[in-house]
Amino acid sequence: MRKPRIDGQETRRHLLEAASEVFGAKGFRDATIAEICRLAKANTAAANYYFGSKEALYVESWRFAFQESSRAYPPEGDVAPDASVEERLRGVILSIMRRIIDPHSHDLDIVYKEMATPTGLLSDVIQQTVGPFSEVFTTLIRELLGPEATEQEVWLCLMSIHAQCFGPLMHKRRHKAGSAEALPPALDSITEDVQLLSDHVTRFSLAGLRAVHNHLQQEKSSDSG
Amino acid sequence: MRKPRIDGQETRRHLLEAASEVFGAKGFRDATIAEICRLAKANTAAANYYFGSKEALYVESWRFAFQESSRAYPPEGDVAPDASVEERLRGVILSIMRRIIDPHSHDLDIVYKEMATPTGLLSDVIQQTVGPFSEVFTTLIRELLGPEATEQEVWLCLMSIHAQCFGPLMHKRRHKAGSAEALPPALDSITEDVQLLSDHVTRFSLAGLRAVHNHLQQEKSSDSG
DNA sequence: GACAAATTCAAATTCTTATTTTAAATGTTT
DNA sequence: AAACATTTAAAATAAGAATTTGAATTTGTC
Repeated sequence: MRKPRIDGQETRRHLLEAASEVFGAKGFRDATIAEICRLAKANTAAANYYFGSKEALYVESWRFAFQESSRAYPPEGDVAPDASVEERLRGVILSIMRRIIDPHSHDLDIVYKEMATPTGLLSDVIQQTVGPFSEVFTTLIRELLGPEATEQEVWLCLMSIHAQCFGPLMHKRRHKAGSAEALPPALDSITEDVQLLSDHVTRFSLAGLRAVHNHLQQEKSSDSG
Repeated sequence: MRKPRIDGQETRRHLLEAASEVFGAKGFRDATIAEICRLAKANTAAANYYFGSKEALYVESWRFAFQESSRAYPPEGDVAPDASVEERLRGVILSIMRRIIDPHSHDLDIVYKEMATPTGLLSDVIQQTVGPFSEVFTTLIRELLGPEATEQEVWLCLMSIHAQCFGPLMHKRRHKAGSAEALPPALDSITEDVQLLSDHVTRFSLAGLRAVHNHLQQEKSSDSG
């Protein structure tokens, strides 16, 4: 057994980069090995040589894409840990939004396609995606709602914030890629400005969280009084 | 030219029903004429006989599905027009949520698949979907934010509410269909209860809207003072 | 520099699967 | 019962892509 060549690892990486891009753009079925290899400037046989099958390449490309964009955008954002809860929430929202709009992040595209047309090949690995992100949010939400909040209430608020982060920006992503229909110009300029968008979602959500918090207090006092 | 038979219109309808279900479940490409005809209890040739091509059947099936679920769930909901703004908002949110979770609504499934893997065949018709729904929301939001709200602010709030309505329930739908991954049990019971969900989103959003409203007022007074 | 192994290459193989057509059979309307 | 609408089963059509192959090339090692 001899030491593998360096250039081999290079084409392997090119293949992963190309694969995550193409799978993200077209989904598992519509993506072709030929196109991936063309993009990676490699021969058609290279994919099978390095990964054995299209399925294996798919899974590996997701792992790669997720790792890459997690490195660029850690879930916690870049806010100091001792900042106020409000500021930390703002930081998390901004970080996730930046991740979503970055054209280099292909992991979310792949997940999106996979949800629309499941192959089942990513079930396990995808759960690892949701985990870290949700936890960061959950911790912050629990801090803002107070100790008397139930699992259910925390989850509802988590969902409200999550949806606001993903909804508009994923929408935007799809339009950028497909460009089949034009986005209304007003709407386009808004989603372009992440800062504006994250400020809005933070303000909107902090108010929502406080309302849920108050509602909890009221229920509690009417129970005991 | 003789009068067409009655049973012909029946199989035509069966085909539309089956097509919207299958296209909704698998998307344009993965859906096969064979499967649609099997579900409609018709011969494989029937689809081409009535619609000419798979493409035409696709468009017609969307039109059909959209019409069907719009009849069942009108955008305005069933709240009295003279009710308070808050109650009308609650009504609209509840109506759209009911529509989304109803397993008979295939239009949203089709749209979702189309967004993930665009064929471009539905571009025109889909715009008609967004229109009516957005308008109802927009009117309510404008009423709650007051006249000094800009287009941009209205749109941001529209997006916040929209996302909360679609996000969790579409997620749920996909899981019901695919059943590849199991939803956490706590999460499952929440999305089951539309009333609970719509109450939460209404409360969360009304607070968010008020916060945006207040923010507007502050900006205004600091400008003039 | 030469051997061996890793890698690349172009071409061929192999395997798919699904839309659409056809021509005959069946049923309805007038 | 004639004329036309519909249904049927099977065949025709058609395209595209994953994977394999065996030879050619490059690279690392001795």
